[in-house]
Amino acid sequence: MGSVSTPDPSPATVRRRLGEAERREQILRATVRVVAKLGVDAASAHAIAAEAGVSKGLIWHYFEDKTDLMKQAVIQAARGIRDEVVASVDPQSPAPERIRNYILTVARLRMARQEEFRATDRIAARLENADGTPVFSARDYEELYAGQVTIFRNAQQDGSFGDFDPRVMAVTYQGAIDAMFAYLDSHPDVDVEAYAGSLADILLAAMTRQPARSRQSGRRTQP
Amino acid sequence: MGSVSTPDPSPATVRRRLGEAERREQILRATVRVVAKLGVDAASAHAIAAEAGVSKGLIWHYFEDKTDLMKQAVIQAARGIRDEVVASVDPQSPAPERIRNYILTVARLRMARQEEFRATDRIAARLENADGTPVFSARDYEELYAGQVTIFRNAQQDGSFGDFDPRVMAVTYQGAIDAMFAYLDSHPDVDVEAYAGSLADILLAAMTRQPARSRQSGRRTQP
Amino acid sequence: MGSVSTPDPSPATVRRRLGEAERREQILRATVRVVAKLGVDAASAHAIAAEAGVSKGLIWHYFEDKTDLMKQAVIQAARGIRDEVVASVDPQSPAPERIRNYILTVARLRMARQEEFRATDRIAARLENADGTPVFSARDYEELYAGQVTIFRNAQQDGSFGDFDPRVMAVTYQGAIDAMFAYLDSHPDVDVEAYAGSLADILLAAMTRQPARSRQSGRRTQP
Amino acid sequence: MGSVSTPDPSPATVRRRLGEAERREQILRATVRVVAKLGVDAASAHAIAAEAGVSKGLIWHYFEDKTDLMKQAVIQAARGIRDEVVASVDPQSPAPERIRNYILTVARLRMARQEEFRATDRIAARLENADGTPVFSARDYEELYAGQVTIFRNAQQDGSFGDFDPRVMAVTYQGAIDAMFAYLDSHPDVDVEAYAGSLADILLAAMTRQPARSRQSGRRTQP
DNA sequence: CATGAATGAGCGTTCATTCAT
DNA sequence: AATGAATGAACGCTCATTCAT
Repeated sequence: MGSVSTPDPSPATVRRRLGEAERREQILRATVRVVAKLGVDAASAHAIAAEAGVSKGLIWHYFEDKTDLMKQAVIQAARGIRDEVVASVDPQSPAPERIRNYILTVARLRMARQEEFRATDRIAARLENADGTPVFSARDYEELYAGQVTIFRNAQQDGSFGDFDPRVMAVTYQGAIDAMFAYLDSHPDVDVEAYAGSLADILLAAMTRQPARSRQSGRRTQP
Repeated sequence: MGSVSTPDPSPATVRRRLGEAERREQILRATVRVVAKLGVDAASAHAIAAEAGVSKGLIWHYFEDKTDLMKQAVIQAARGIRDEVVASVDPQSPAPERIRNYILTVARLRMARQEEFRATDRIAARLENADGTPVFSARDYEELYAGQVTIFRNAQQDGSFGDFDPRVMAVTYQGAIDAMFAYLDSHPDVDVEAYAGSLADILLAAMTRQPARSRQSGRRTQP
Repeated sequence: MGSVSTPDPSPATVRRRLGEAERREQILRATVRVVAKLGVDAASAHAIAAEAGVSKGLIWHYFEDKTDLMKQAVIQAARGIRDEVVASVDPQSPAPERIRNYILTVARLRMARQEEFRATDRIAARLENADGTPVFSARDYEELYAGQVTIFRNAQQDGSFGDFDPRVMAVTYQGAIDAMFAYLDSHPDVDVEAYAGSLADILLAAMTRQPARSRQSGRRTQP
Repeated sequence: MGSVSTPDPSPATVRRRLGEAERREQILRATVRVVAKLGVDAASAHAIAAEAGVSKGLIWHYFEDKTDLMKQAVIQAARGIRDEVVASVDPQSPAPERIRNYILTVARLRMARQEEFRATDRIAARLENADGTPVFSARDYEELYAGQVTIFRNAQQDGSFGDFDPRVMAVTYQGAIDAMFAYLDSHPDVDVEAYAGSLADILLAAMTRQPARSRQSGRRTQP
């Protein structure tokens, strides 16, 4: 996946003309590489342009402003991951198996391209609108949540899952995966396969079990 | 929003001479307030000093540099929260009850002082060291994880909890709570009590259940 | 100057191949329009090219640099105005009548194409050479002054005008007209006809009158 | 009036602390000097700070932005001139004498500090608001116009001036002076005293004369 | 001839940090 | 101890101009 950090090998003096798509990708990838190497604070337009082997001004040819550049870097990375994950999980398999598979796949992917994911995570965590509100928030998980909720509901109806609030479960499920990522990031010696397996055990236990005894078992969080 | 609560020491002193501790706290609280209002990007030393009613230069008397200031703001806030939570959860109650209580307490606290927590969360998420690595990471949860692991282990031994990897559970548990916070932040209409209840149901279901069928139920993640 | 005059070679060419003169004019007019709309500061080559419906690079085929483009825009506009004015003032009529007519004509023209004139005025006022000196100055009025001086001299000799320094009068005359333009620009409710009439009254009073009592009536400003 | 262009003679390494007023003036004067030397285009904040012997950042301590800096430079200069002129013209002398005096005074002042005035004139001519409209316009002459109108009206009532539209005369009067300035700027060999005398002759002729024969002698421009 | 991607110098501005007062 | 004027490095961004296509 040649994520080398050497700028374009072709002579620096040559002025190459690329299509819009290639250039955008080139710059976005350089952005992620610089963030991975130096952090978000140090990921100046200068550093990114240098990494991409491109003049600084070109960035504003392809992106509105720096926030746009960063946002696009995150979005592109997220799209890539989603596509890979979707491709490797069989949508026909039963829900429990699918979930176990998903957790494992996603954990392996994270480890395989840790640098890249860490970088985009950090960008996403830092980006801030002009009014100080975060650019990315739990709102951006909505689509994901909705998909999970559907899966859970179906599994509940066919009896393979017990009774639980599907939306809370969706949020918890994603939260557990994000927590795993963060944990793996800062505990490099952990056995990923084992962690993922245990996490699947835990989540599936919660999903398959009949409700223990809840003080408000009837209530549901509104969508 | 009753911010300050220091009594005036000498009735007629124009220029306040505060002790080091008070000054530090005054500045740290101003920091959180500014971040809550303007975001981290716009939380300049100038804005913070103005909010604290203190001269800009004074900040460098009490803090190494801006990263130190921000770091301390997070640490102080976290300490405050921990103390409040510890005080309101009975350490003698049985584990399941304690966990349910904890989740509810923490959720209510978050809602009650959302602005403040959001701000410190954002600071923590954004801070990075000079080399680009994040200042705060999952490593900072270690103490918390360790405490939970002990609780889980004890409960497993006395039979009130089933078999699961206590460390993975601890990470998942914290992750689920953080996910709840993020979800509540961006979904202000959600019923907090209901959410917290459902989350407790889910987590307790996972904790109390005997393992369904795990491919590697014996293995444990190393610390 | 307008050298080429090649007629459209092939009637159905999609990409217009205009002669040099047409292209130049097209770009110059776009320049004035952009300045009228956005001001000189915002009149970038990009904006001008877009307004002209032409690629940015084409500008440098027809103009040395941006200053040249702007200079030409002013010159072209000035030439157009001069031609229109010359055409509408009868050179045979007696001097006083001619002057009154000129003032009125010029005032009406200004109002009729105010946007355009304002724009070229602003360009002219702002252009400066690389060494910081203004591109346009009172020196560029020389031709105009010379013409007026001749008229005044003749009228003085045939007795219809009194004794005054014709060069100072020429400068004053133009200055009065420019002041009228500026005044009309920023006082849109003023009655143009009335203003022009009053101005003609004032200037003709000065021209036709015998000198009151001047401390240095004999002296003349040297050219 | 040592308008030398050497930066502050005191050692450059010394960090001087000045009062707000002094610093502002120091920077404003440096601004005018740089514009006089290099033109408005080249009068970058960098150049101005260097000329003032001050760090670039300090400019934004005292001025909102660059437009503000430039605007203040013009305003300060205009205030200075007005004060000097007001001080040297006797408000008790009869209107004709006062006007002749004023023209002479102002012409001499212009020649004595030509560089400075040229610079501020150029700044005023160039400054543009964000929407492209000029910052300074004939509107800024209003106060001046109003004063002149009063003088003219009084003189008309006591019979020393004839019948003319006082507002048009005020505009024309200022226009004639501005035209003189521009003419003197680009014709350095002209005898200033002679020019000013001739201009006074011309304007006074127009003012003292009974109306020649106007097609619309009754009408007046509305205020 | 015409395009517009690419360049690069330079600008205004911000802001953590220093230090004379 | 406290102030805030002063510094200076760095940044995002613009734009005239070039040149591969």
